[in-house]
Amino acid sequence: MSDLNISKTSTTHRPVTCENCNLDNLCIPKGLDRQEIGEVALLVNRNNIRHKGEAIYHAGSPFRGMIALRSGSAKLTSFDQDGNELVVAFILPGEIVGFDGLATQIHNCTAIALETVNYCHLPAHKIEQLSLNTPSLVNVLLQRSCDELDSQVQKLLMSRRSAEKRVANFILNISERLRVRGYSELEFRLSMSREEIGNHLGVTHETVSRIIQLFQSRKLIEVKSKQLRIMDKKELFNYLQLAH
Amino acid sequence: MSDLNISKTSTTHRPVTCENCNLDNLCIPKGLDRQEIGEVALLVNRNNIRHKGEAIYHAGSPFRGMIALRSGSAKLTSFDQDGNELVVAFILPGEIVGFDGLATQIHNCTAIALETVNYCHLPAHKIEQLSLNTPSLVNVLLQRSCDELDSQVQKLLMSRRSAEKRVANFILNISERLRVRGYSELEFRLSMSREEIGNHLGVTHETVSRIIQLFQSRKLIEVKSKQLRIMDKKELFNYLQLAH
DNA sequence: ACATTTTTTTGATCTAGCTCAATTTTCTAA
DNA sequence: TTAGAAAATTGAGCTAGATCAAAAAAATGT
Repeated sequence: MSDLNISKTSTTHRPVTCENCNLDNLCIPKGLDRQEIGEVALLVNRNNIRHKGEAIYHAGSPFRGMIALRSGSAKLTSFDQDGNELVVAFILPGEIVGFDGLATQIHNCTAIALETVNYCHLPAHKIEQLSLNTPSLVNVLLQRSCDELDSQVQKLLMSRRSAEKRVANFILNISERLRVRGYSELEFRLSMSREEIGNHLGVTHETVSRIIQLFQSRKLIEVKSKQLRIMDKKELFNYLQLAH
Repeated sequence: MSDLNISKTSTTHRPVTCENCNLDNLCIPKGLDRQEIGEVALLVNRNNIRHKGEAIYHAGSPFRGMIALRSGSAKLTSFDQDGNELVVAFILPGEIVGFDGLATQIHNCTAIALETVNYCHLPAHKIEQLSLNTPSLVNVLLQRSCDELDSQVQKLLMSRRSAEKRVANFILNISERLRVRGYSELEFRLSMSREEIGNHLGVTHETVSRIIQLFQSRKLIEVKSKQLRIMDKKELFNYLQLAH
């Protein structure tokens, strides 16, 4: 497990495929057996790049397939009828997007790179093909999509709580997701803007900024621009339990 | 199509199975071929009853399987760490619940009857069994679960708008879902309390009540206790487009 | 390195919707 | 049918977070 971080920062000479990818335990192949992973591996396009602000797919366009971020992060957005953006989710390295096109075969959301991202792509037409000789793939996708549904419920619960709690939870949520994927859980870069955080949480960017300053003044976190360090995780966590 | 309503109100002598169920085009079998429906039909438990306030399944308990309401409606709720209830969704006749247990095999939510309900039940252990000889079932479930995900995004978008718009949208949403299932879209019973509506929409029951009165005073709807009639659907719909 | 733009911070006010409180209406069970 | 309980309505403040505004800091391109 200790080579996880190494392989994450250094480039190996052998091309990375699903079989030797350090994401294998988190990515689509999770739950598939050796042979099945091989079949998926054959159909995945690797090493796709998008730069900051570029779209990986657009709402309204035909389902592109499933996307796994290998590095960099992205935002998943939707637009209401007046064109107001809604940040539905942030996608961190190692995470998967694309479910928003799976049901209707038309993307419901737009995925935009928040910084340069490198991603793997399992194209839509190959998913059908795969599901014939690798039926458990569909099971895996179903699993993932229900996972997403569960986390939506958590978001809904959180959306009823105070702005302070939403921000505290947001920081802890990013931290946890990075930890699971082998990154530092206490120090990381918030690659999204205050505006995007606020939009996602349902508060204004001014409120996000004020709360971040408040947490800093209480020595819960330390922030230098987009770089964030959690100083008192326990206390930050306690925040969520308190009344109000 | 005209016999749809008849079969909905009268009881047929032949027992209703998936093959002759009037929900077949909305329920789990949708997307399956004749033979596959037959296989599902063999495994479904029909005619389960729950009375008002009784749970169909509980959060924390093992995945029961998928549930299709044949009559009556239910609420899907979750609880935060302080035991506060969150109404995640309302389930109308003809709709399906259970996805909240599919990923982890433990229910994430509690489903409670809002009035006497009659439901079909595809038990969890039979889903696995089915997915072996009826692989497209998993595809269908995946489809449904992604549909749910899409509608979650719509809910999130709505949750950013004013309380008035949320209530207007709620009424139109229930209306549309009833219409799709062959019920009257303009006159129906809101079987949930104002408290439950408010909880679901993220406003207090007082606010729900005030807004319902407002809509009534503007001749958009007519309300007698739980019975609701939409008088000016077009105008109610316009409400959603307006600024604010 | 510097000029321009974008993002973030901070302050001062305002308001939608909450809370608290008091009736009134509807539901429920004997 | 009726008493008691639960739900809904209506009114009157109150407050968390929005909005507006202006300065400071950071990012970006040349």
